[in-house]
Amino acid sequence: MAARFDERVVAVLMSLRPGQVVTYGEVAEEAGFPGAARAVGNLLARRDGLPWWRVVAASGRLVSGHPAEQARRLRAEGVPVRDGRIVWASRPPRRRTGGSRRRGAVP
DNA sequence: CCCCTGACTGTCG
DNA sequence: CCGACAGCCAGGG
Repeated sequence: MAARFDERVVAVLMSLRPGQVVTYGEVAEEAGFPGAARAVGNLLARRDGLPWWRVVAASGRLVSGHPAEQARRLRAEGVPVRDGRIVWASRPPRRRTGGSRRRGAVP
């Protein structure tokens, strides 16, 4: 599924339009690999020629690589950015992923 | 098959 | 808000 994964992810990224921002988890889920947000980030880091600036963290935080560059590009596309965070035009940051950690219980 | 890494995510303190 | 812990996933050695 090696090629499958990156192919799917690339397809999802290509389907994005200017000004559209998604999270790693969304891309992974859309690609058919829920929970693979990490792998998505890794792919974006290794592959180039992809709209990496349209992908942000679930918390709205920009990438750790070049936040200034990403913010600049997003602003150029009409996406408001506030202090290193993206202002969701209309998107509930409600995503369930990763956080499968059990709460205050202890065995 | 085992172990480690990473542009992730959510909860607890 | 921030740091530590804990899961999950794909890839590479």
